[in-house]
Amino acid sequence: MQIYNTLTRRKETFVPIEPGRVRMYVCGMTVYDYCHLGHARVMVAFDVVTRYLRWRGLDVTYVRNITDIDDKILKRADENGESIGALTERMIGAMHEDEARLFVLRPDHEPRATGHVAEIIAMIETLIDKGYAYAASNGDVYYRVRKFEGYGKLNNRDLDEMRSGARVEVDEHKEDPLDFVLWKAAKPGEASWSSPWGEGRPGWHIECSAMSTCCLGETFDIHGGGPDLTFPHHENEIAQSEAATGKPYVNTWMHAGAVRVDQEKMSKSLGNFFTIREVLESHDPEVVRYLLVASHYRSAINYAPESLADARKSLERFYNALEGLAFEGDEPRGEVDARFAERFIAAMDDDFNTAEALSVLFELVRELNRAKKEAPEWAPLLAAELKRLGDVLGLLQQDPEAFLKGGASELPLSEAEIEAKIVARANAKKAMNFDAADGIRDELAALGIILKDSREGTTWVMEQMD
RNA sequence: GGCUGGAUGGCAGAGUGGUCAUGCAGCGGACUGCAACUCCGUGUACGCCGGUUCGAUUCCGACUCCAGCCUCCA
Repeated sequence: MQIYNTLTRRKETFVPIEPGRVRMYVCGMTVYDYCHLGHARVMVAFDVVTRYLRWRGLDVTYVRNITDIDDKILKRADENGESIGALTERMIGAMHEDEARLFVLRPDHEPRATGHVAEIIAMIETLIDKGYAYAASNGDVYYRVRKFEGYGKLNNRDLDEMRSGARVEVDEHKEDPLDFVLWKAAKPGEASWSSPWGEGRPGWHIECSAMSTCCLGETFDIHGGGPDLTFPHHENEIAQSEAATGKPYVNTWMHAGAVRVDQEKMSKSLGNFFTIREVLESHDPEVVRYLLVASHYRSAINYAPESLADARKSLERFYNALEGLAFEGDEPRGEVDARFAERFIAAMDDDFNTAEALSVLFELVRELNRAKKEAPEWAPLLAAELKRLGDVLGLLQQDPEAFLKGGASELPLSEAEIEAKIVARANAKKAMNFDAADGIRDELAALGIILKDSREGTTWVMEQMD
């Protein structure tokens, strides 16, 4: 299996540190607001990684942290007039709802920064003892960036070049403008913890070093995150952890691609973001997931509401193929199927190429549709295979009819009313009264209800607005 | 300015040194009373300029443009 390693900037054969076991840490959310589609991208990307590795028989321990103490949280709680705890609990609950709706499986562990302050303080003390950190006169503790030889290796950054960038925050308490904060002294009235350097709270970067080490050990297999975390966040994590332990921190760094809007990064600071819950108000969650899985996890995607319509059409092709077939997800499969799974695996083994894997599934759909006509005994087997492989991507998770009928969205008529119309139309057809039959069909079509005739009878689906 | 990535047919989006991505849309045909679903067929696509090669969209170099990071951001 090949995975692209951001650190070495090439695809490498993935070999877990411990045979059969994969330890993965992903930087999670700072919970001061609802998750947007950029967060969804990361959640879905690493959900696919986890699902696939497990499907291949690896024992994955997936850790994704929650940053529940931070300047923005303090500010937002203050603005809302609620406590920090109330705000973060509310946002964590919302995040769990969002990810569940997107068929994202929960990580095995979700450590919170506020639950690991002791480990954070211990790591900072180690760094001070080893000369990699210093307490400043203002109560802050800083990391001595120039002391760490490998600084910049993840981003191919040269320290002196960065200085000329001139956007580095200069602070009289720092020895060097590049130094970053490990422990932040509390201002009067702020939430704080006691430490050897006085009352304060952890810096953002040290949280992840402490929590990942705490949950997964000093060296682990995969560290993931969003595209904007490579610098400085992950660079700083490497500096902290490797200086503290003297061991390599992470073997494979993975970064998801950005979600853009009008070719600009979707971000809080630009204010051009769509929250997950906002999008799900008018779109099926699986359509959103499909959109994210249809492109390679590393490539940037440009989000336009119209792109959901395309995703919807593609998913409809899958569900149309599955509709009306009885199949069991894990039934033994006929040997005719093997080549689809083989190609699916080959695609996924190549740096989780979900786009190519999906193309294999579409070929399986074609085979299934042919079988329905020509070899009906094979159709359930092919359908089961399609469902089985779809599961690995977290797709095809719904009942086909339910999906095609629009899921939870409200029907303009009751099911019984629609069935009555269908019977009336069948009678009209039987009487060769096609004008009347077509009239009924047009009437339903005007309400967004599309009829589909087959040998087995007439079924209907809802036309979607996605 | 430094560092990363990207530029593929009408749209989305993989990939490859020389026959095919795939989905949507379009076109022609089949099925159907007509549709929908489905099946069959159908596209002189690889930013620009050079180089390597028998042959380059794919490798190398220059250029143009786009995006990201260098400040909190997934």
